[in-house]
Amino acid sequence: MNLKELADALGLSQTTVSRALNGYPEVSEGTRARVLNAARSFNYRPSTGARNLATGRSMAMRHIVPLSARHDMMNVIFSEFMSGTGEVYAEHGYDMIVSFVPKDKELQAYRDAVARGSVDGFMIHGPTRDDPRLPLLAELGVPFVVHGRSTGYNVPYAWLDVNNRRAIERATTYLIGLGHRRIGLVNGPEHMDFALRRREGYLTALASAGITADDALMTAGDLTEPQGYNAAQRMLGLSNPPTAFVASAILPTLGIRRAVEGRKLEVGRDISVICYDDKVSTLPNGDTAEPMFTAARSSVRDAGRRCAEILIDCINNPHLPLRQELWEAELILGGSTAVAKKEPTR
Amino acid sequence: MNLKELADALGLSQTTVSRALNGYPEVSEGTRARVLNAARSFNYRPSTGARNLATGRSMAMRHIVPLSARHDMMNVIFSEFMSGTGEVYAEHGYDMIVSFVPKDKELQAYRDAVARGSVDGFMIHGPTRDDPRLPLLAELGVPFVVHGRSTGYNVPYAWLDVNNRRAIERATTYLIGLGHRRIGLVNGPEHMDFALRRREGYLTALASAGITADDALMTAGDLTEPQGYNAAQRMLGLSNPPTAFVASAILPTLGIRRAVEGRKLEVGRDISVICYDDKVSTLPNGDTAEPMFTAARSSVRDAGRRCAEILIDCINNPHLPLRQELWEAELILGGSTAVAKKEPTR
DNA sequence: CAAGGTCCTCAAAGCGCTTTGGGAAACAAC
DNA sequence: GTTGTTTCCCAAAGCGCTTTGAGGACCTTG
Repeated sequence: MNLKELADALGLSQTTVSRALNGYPEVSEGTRARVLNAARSFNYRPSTGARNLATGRSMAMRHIVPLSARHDMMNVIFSEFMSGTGEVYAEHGYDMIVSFVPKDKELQAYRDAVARGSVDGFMIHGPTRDDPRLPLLAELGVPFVVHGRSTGYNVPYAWLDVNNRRAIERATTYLIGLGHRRIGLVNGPEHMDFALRRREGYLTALASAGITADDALMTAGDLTEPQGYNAAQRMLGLSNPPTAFVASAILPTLGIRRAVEGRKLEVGRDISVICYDDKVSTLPNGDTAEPMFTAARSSVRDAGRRCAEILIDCINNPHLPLRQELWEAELILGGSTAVAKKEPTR
Repeated sequence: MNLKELADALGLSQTTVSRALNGYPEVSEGTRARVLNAARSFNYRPSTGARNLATGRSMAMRHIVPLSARHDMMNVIFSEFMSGTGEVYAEHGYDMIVSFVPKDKELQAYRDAVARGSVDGFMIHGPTRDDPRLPLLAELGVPFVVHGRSTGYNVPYAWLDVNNRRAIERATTYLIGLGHRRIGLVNGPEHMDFALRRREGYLTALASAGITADDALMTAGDLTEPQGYNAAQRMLGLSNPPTAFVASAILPTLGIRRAVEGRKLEVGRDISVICYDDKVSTLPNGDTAEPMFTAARSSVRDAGRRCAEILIDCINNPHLPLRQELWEAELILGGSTAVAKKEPTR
């Protein structure tokens, strides 16, 4: 059933039917109702292809994911974030297109999508320092929103970020307040902007307390459980081991706990741990009354929802100033932190 | 840059340029090369909307996800599976469209997508017993592939499933072989087909060994860490507690371990645990030499890849018989299982 | 040289929608 | 009765591609 057939069945012109369906005022309420009824009973939907062609809009947002990101922390966070964006897209009639492309074809994929006119906007995940996608998108002149920011790219663009620096600074400062002086950092991949900022926050807190940073207590990697385990194993084996850890995600935190318990120590008594928790509901810490881990928390799903709103807003109001939002993470007390038991020997 | 402009720039007709680009044989190799070169240098891409309209194909596969599935085990598994499908789609020039819809609008979403001609095929996730989507899709006459199967729907359809029943039967039988007689089952939501089959496997193994199933040792739920924790807490508190667990995913398994350790017991010594592990790389058990948990394993990403291939095959060869593949899970020995220490008192 | 094949190319007709630029009918005002 | 104003509706022109049906140019062959 296409528009022509529907119009014929109603004894109206295509124009009138189209206008009736799209809410234009030049149609009497009587005929509009008649048209809507008929459309419903025939289960008519306008062809997306034809509509794209006629309007020049695709009603689709594209998320381009380089395949190399598969094994990053991306998996879980991605799906949370994307389901947030997807909900909002759907509410506004947009489709979400997800493209997985080899890393070396990533930039071309943006060009292609624009050239094909198959997209109204892009959502950018996991920006790095000096992210090459941002200048490209600016050049292409297509709406986009970044989840995060890119240090080094200083032209204004729309973004939503969590104050990673402040969150980790507060977390670290809290540990210092509990008497910890040797604090291990288990960070995400430091080409990622969020990880860089977290590291800065960690260093700032140490510096403010007059503690010298120690390279042996800092590590960066993939934010998996084994990463946390391996890092904690190594650090706890030092002659001058840490009494606390700041971890960049819940999975390495579980690994840290495994390493701690493997040494017959206990998290929250012998060793303190704070993690940055992306609030993913299927993981521990989800809904218990007293959280297992003290954590800096923020909701990735909410961030996804808001990013989608911003993107839609960019499209609808292209001339408004670009939105930039910095969210603060909450610092939530849980059972994994305690006053330092003993000063490590100097 | 559109086809007309490209043709004008080359001094050729649109027909010839279109044919050259799409590999038709009626074009001399000389002009084809000329056309391809020009297209590349102008960064020309055919408009997807126009092409859809002209060909009647959308070059897109759609994954419709009901919002209620958000908090199921779906999150992590979904993203693994989808990245598998996405890779293959991309290799074959298909886009992946992901729609999140409220549960009560789910079926209508399939109808809509078909009516709009916005999709060439559907991928069906997480089938339930008597899944209403399958008869609908058959009625709509559009290609689809199911990841899993639906007990109760007996018309042939394309599917790929893991032999969940056999995997859990083998796991349970293995525990029985180690001398365990009281074995707890922490299963997924039992309206889901995969969970039903796993339960059957568990019951079959018990029955074969002449062990009477005990309702107090069976639980079904969301496959989160707290689910495992709560279930294990309850069962370990029974007067006649289990000495082993079979869990349906890695997250509840972590919860079980937490409960076990909370009682000053140890997994792999006092209590044995086998889990069904969907092989998600960011979780524990990912890459260590000796796996932490004994597990039945299969790769969701590979399943995604294969499902996508099957779907594309359905589209390209609509008259071939529908493909149905049953994969066996591997049973991998890890450190979480041991001979039962003592018979529970009868 | 005419007839019959090959190659290569093209004009034009859609695909199903939106949107422009009117225009008929009904009504009100003079 | 004529002239404006509304109100409602329509024919037709695209949007950018693919594909049909033909035809010109160039070889072969007899």
